[in-house]
Amino acid sequence: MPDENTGLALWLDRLTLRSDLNEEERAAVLALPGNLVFVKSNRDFVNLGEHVDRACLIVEGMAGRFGQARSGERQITALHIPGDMADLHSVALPKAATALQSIGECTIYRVAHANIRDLARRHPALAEAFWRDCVVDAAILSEWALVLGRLSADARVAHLLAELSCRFGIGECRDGRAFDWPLTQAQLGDATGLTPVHVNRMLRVLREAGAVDVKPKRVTILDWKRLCTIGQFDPRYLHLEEAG
Amino acid sequence: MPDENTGLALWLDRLTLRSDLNEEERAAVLALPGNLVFVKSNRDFVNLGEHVDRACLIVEGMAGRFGQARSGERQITALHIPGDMADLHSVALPKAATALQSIGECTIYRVAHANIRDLARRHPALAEAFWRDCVVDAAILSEWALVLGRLSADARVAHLLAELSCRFGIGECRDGRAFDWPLTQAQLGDATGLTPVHVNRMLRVLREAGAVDVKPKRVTILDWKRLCTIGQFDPRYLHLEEAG
DNA sequence: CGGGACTTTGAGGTAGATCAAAAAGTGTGG
DNA sequence: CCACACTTTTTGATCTACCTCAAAGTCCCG
Repeated sequence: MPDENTGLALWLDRLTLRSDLNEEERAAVLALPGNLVFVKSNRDFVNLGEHVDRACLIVEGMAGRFGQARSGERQITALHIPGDMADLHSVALPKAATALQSIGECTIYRVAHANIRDLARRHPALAEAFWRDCVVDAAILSEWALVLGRLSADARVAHLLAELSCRFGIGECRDGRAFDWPLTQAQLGDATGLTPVHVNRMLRVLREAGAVDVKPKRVTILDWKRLCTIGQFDPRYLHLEEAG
Repeated sequence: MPDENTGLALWLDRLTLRSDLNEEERAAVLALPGNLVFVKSNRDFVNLGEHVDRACLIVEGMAGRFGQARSGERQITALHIPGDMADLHSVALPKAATALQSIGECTIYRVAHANIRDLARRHPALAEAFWRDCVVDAAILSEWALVLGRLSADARVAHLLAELSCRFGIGECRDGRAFDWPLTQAQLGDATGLTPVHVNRMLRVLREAGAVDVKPKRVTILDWKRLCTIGQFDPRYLHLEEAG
């Protein structure tokens, strides 16, 4: 059973990966008040255009950021995993330009903007850490624009799987490793800009190429190098290494 | 002849559009030291992977942020116009994950990260303003991911033209207005994820639909509403209105 | 055991890519 | 001011990756 400490600790790990924080600053993050909310499967918990006053930390499960075309088709512009403050950006810009939806069931921890902003005001190093977190988010988004604009269908799917492998801390010479995967093929299509049918075919291609095996609820990396080659994936943009 | 004051004043306008700043904070921004650099046509002035220590403010002309696929194809992930601090994010994350290239000739004003970071440390309101600026940038990127993932070719081109109209301060019941446009059709293809040939055909379609006329170096809005409809464009994500 | 959501497979259509080349514009040096 | 090279725009013909529509198969949960 997850609790708020798990969530905040995960987020702090994420922050300290890229920013130096002293003991006081770390303690301040871990002391952030909020409430733990369980979100049912595939439910919007932040609506488009809504004026939000709390940010959502993913504690367990996954969530997606969705943009919506006039036609009603949705595009997933970001996927969030445990430890991500999914809409930290809303502290700076409270009007949600994208919706947040759970992917499968998930648990979130809601933290009031006021408290986060207060921390930023009192600790310049935290202000910078929050800023940096948003910038990394934008870097991932920018990479995703490249993927959507330039890569073929098989490469898009491979790229997404490789990115998530890295963010989950798997990958890099870890053939055979597996991780939970709550997305349906239709949702994978919403992320890659493909139809569910074509996603299915691409998954088959990737499986037959011996790169990755995607079953419902579970992804197994078969050949990390091959996956990266097909997906034209280079993890540097994720900024996961402290030594940049 | 542009000078550094023009550039910083434009940027300050951009910042105050979305953040309240007092007299002291405004003065501090306007006093930022740096140097004015003239960049020749289509030259990279920030390279991929480079460790940068200065941020680039666009003073005149345009610049693009480029991602690069393994195959060498480039994707423009953002377009910057005068008044944009194109890589303000580099203050938080100095390793460039994308390149910056002039589009046509442009003039930039380079400001040392140290000076910007110093301002952020001393004025929490400025720290927040810089953060917010990056967040708006990310919101535009997120919209662009939606466009690349979900819209048809004619809509992508229309969307980009509509977005730039708004950012240039044109648009909204201003049929017949025109603005400078340094992008070639090939570059427009790099932004929209299309081939130059197909961009050309889409421009014809938009012209014949009476929406917009794109000539070399110049764009004329023929029918703003129609352009927005074709491009599924809704300017809210740009956060150009103070009242959100 | 039954119903709904998800995955898989098939057949055929289409938006946009690719290849090719002509036409128009732009700048440079004579 | 013209001649030449180069870049950009425009048009045409063909090809293909991905979409659309349709239906069967599988899994999961009550």
